[in-house]
Amino acid sequence: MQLDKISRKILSTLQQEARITNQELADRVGLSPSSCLNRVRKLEEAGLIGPYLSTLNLPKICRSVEVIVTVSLKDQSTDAFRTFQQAAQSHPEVVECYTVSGTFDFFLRIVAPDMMRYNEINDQLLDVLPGMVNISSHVVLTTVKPFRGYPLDELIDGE
Amino acid sequence: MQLDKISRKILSTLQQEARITNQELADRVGLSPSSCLNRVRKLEEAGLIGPYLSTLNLPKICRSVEVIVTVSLKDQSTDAFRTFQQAAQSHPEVVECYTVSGTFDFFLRIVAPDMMRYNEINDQLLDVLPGMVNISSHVVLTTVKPFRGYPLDELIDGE
DNA sequence: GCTGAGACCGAATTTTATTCGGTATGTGTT
DNA sequence: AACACATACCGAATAAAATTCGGTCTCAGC
Repeated sequence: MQLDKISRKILSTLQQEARITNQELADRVGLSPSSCLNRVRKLEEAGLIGPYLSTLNLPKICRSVEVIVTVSLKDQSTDAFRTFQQAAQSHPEVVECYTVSGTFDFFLRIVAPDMMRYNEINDQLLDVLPGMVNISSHVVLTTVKPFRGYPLDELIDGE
Repeated sequence: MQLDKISRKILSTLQQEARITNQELADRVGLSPSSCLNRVRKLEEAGLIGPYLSTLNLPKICRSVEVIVTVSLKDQSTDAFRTFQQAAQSHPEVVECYTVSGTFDFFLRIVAPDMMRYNEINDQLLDVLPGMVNISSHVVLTTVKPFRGYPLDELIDGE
């Protein structure tokens, strides 16, 4: 699928204003509402647009602690990777997880109600591969820039 | 503002299905559409619900590289922190940025069209506080778990 | 020049959002 | 206990939006 200027504008608009009405979106990209809706449907079906999320202001909702975690495996076998990934997946408190190249193997972001609960999760992750995993915890002090979408203008040439 | 069971359910539902219709939402939480809309409005006005985002499947849209970056400042003065924060803020490619406690001062997530461009950004971040900042880059190999909202059930007691 | 596919538009219809008046509930006051 | 106020709810009426569908235009391939 090749993306023309209009579809790119749909993507970048929806990315940041997911609840915009189809009519307003159609206006902005210069299409009739029916054509615009058609495009959005196709982008969804093609899997370019995924789920729609609301940003929550967590501090206003409840107390919580947020921790960024670096992980190194001593045994870098495929099995060890898979085992650790599954452990990360299974914890709802692990809200993000990446495998990376470089001095670490994983980065996680963990959100827990308090430090005690965070510590339990930390222990459980250590227990998955006893003695074979190295974890460093970094408590988030401030969110300088929360994720609000990708910089499509910079990623796609000739916008 | 104290959140009752219904408002919590509204939050957790909207968080993951931001484009749900108000009628469907009202059904699920057991309110009439008008009352439900009222609640949502109040949650928005109170700032508990922020912007609505669409997740994009970036690999299907364009080529890109994603890098997680750890940063340590040699000079940990308030000014140095502020300077580096502003630099991070000003780059659209820096899609996330946190200050943390522990062995690092910042974590960043950077998305660029290619390595060459990433390298430029990296250099620019280094130049902000010459010789005073230590940056390590970790190219993302796989996204094990993308962010899809907070685990409200685990964060709020008595759900 | 003909044909089929794809994309667009606009009008008609269905669904949803939004507004508004009226009612119940609960609190604090007299 | 009776009152007055605030709050939250519901349902009906209205306004707006989404969705469907038939018809037109354009373009590539034949």
